[in-house]
Formats: sequence, structure tokens, C-alpha cells
Amino acid sequence: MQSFALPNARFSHIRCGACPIRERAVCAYCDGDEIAKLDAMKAYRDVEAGRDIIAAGEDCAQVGSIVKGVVKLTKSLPDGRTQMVGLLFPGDFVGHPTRAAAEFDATAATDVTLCLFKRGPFEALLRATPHLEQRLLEMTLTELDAAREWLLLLGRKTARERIASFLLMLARRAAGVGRERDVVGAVECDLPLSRGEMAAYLGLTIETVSRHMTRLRADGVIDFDNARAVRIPDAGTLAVEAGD
Amino acid sequence: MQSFALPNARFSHIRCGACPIRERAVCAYCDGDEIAKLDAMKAYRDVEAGRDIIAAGEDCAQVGSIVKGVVKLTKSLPDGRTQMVGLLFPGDFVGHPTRAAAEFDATAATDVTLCLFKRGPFEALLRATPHLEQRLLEMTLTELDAAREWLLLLGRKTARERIASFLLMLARRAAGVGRERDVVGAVECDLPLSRGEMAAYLGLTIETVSRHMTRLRADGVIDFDNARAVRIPDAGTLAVEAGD
DNA sequence: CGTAGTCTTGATGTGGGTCAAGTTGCGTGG
DNA sequence: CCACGCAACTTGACCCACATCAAGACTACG
Repeated sequence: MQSFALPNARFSHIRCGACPIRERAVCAYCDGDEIAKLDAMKAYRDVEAGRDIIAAGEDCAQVGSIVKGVVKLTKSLPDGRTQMVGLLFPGDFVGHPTRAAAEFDATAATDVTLCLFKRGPFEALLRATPHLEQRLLEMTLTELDAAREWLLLLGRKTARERIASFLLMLARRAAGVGRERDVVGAVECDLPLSRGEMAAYLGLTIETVSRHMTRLRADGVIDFDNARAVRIPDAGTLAVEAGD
Repeated sequence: MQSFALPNARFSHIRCGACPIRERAVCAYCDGDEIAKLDAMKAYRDVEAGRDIIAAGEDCAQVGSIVKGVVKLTKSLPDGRTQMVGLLFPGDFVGHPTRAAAEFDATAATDVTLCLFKRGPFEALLRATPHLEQRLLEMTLTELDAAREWLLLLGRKTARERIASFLLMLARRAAGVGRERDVVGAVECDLPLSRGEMAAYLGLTIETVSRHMTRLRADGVIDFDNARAVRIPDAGTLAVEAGD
């Protein structure tokens, strides 16, 4: 468990104009003046895979956007059972802007670059900048919809359907599909998560994930030759396996 | 499946000043002028238990606050498996303010009174009124946290723990406990949901819910003599059963 | 007092968990 | 370049919590 001020954190610098997430992040609707204010406040930070970003219960002094990499949010029961409750990609926002104490752990699933703001000043700017608040509301509503989709998955889908749904989500993301039309044909993608992390995401065990990955391969639904990538010959077939 | 314009919908009238949810709803932070605008736009509507409020996929022309009663949000797979993905109480907001198409069904779990606004004008007012947008963001973040807690429940808790967690949530609500200190001692509360709805909420079957309710009673954790109420002799014991 | 909906209870089945070996991949050092 | 060690993954055997199937029992309402 480590916080932002890591000895191994490396800094980098990006102009907001050249930022890869400029169009998608919380700053998406900001105009030149507003961006200038954010630019003055921001600090980049690199976190390597496996490191904690925020620990549950602790005050988080900083909030911000994911510039690069994948962040997982997890919650645990006192006896150690752990469930992933969020998976954040570039452009997504990390940390409660209004609430000091985090409700869950945030951990870098891959090497991550963050664009961070001190919580207090960011909150003040948020209050004063409707563009920021609008975008954050929109992003939060999207997250809420995703969480509800996930509730359906955990509550009612079989292990095979869960895995197919997860892979489909990655395929859509890899294919850069928006929310209008669906993925078709073949897609290849890297898995940002280990088998164990997939299990934590899907409410299963490592063994069940491994078994069903093998079985989906045997059935020709997917293909892979190392555990960190998949080839999907036909996204339609995978969608059928996903159950909805 | 029916929408807001029900033949059996009954209208009522409440001054915003006398509104029971004035302090908690989306309008909580609004000043006199802002409330006046909302007052001019609003329309109350009563929906009786079991009636649909919004059907998934359909455009919802209206959004608004729950004044009285409980609303459930559900999602279904094509083969009929159904999972509840949200449970909304007085003060909570129904309907996506920015997105036209609903992602799930909203149904009245009990008799419900809604305070409704037409989506378009409400969205315009939202853009122009930071107090509204702030409050809506705060409420959405709270919902997101609740959904994540629920993911842990569906992903990792046993049937007994799920039921205990649900009852504890109701107990906290009945005792009017905020988010600071916890419920203690005895609490009685009505169940707004049938066994079947509890099952849909908890990712279980009716039979499993019934059996564990019986067993929790046999173990002295709860007591009841009809299926729509419970008495909790000691909230602490129930909290232990809930697992966290 | 009959019928329908909801809830309870019992008997049986099964998907996924648990426990226990392997196996594979990869970085490290000889 | 190969041997070693470790972590992640795979595979198998067995088990159990919850689902499924099937009666009953309670309540409400005509």
C-alpha cells in the first residue's frame, strides 16, 4: 500500500493541447481559459503496475484523470474476499472530487500515467466551472450505467457468459466502438488483467476463469497463445456467448 | 408496460416549501428563485405498486424525484433472467437527465408519488443552474458508491450475508441513520419488497431467500410474523451476519 | 369457502468453489 | 546457453451452496 508520493514515481510533461485524452476526460468541455487554469494546477505522475494509488478509508489528497494505462478499483471483506468494483481506462476520472475518504482501493493494473490535481483546489474550480461539472456528471452517469450492467452480470450470468461479456467489452474498446454501432468480424486485443484479476472482476475464481478460457478456445469462440492476449475470430459469436 | 400517462394516475399538490423531500432531493441546494422555476415546471403523479414508470429502450419524456414510495430498476437478459440494478427511495432521482433512452425498466415497488419535469426543459434548467447540477452530481456519486457496494455483495457474499446486508440497509434507512454513526439496538421495519423482489435484488431465487429468512429467524437474528415486516432485536448481530 | 397469489418446505441436481498437482513462461545467475 | 526458481496459469478430483423441481400452507378477496 503506497500513496501518490512514491519514490519510484516518474514525472513527465504533456501540453494539454497535445494530451491524448483531451477530448474524453473531465476537461473535455473546457475552453482555453479553463484549460489554462487546469494546466497551472496539474501534475503528472507515473505509477507502475501493481502499485496502489489510493487505499480505502484513507484521505486522498489528489484526484485526476488517467492519461495512460488501466486502474482497478477493489473492495474487500474483512476475511479477505475481494471484488473488483471498477475498471478505469484512459480519460476516466480517479477519486471522489467531493468526498475525502475513498470507499475502495485504487491500484494500477498496468503501468499508469495520471494527470493529478490537489483535491481542495480542484473542488473549488469545479464549483466555479460549469463545463467541468457538466462533464463530470456525464462521466459519472456513464459509470453508473456500466456498474448496473455489471450487476446483471454478477447476479445472473454464468461463468462462461461473464467471461464472454468481459472479452466483448475489451473488444469493443479495442475496436474503438462508440455507443452507437457494434463490433463486427475479427478483433485482437491485449488483456490488461491477469487471470486472477479477471476472476476478481467477474466474481469467480482463478480456476474457473482459466477453465472457461480454455473451453471457449476449444469451442473456437476465441483464440490465444499467451495468457495476456486474445484473438476473437467473430465478435458476433462472442456476443451470443455473452448472453445479451 | 405503461408510461407516466396512466389512466389510473392520481394527481396531488404540494408546495415546495412543505415538500417532504425538499432537503434531500435534486432541488436541495436551490434558492428561492430557482425553486420558483422548478415549481412552475413540476407536475405530481401517483403510480400504483407494480406499474411501470419507464420501460428499457423507450424514450423517457420525463424525469424527476420520488416524493413517496419505492421504485425498483431492473435489467433483463433475453431469456428472461432478471436482476434488480437499483432501488430508489424518497428524494432519489428517476431517469437520466441527459440521456433520452433508458437503460433499464423502472417500476413502482410500492405506491409511488413522483415530482416530474419534462426532460428537455429540465435539462436546460440544469445547465443554467449550478446548484441543481452540483446536487445531481453528488447524488449520482452516492448512487455509484452504493452500486459498488452491491457489486461486492453479488460477487462475493453468501446468500445469508446478502440477506443480512439487505435487511441492515433497510434498518439503517428506517432508523434514519446518516453516513456517520451506525444503527444500534432493536429496529423494526417494513419490507418494501416481496420475497421475489428481494431475490431479484440479491441475485438469488425466491426459495433461497425464503429459506434463509426462516433460518435467520430460527437463529434469533431477526423476527417476523408476516412476510412484509421484520424486527431486528440487535442491529449489531445483524451487521456481523452481513459480513462487513 | 373457493380460488389465486405469495410464501414455505422438502428432495434432488449441478455449476462453480476448493484443494492439490502439474505445467509454462521468464528473469537471474552460473 | 542452460539450470534454477518463482509466479502465473492450467488441469483434475471432489464437494457444497444454491438452483431447480415439486408439493403444500397461508392470506386475501370474491
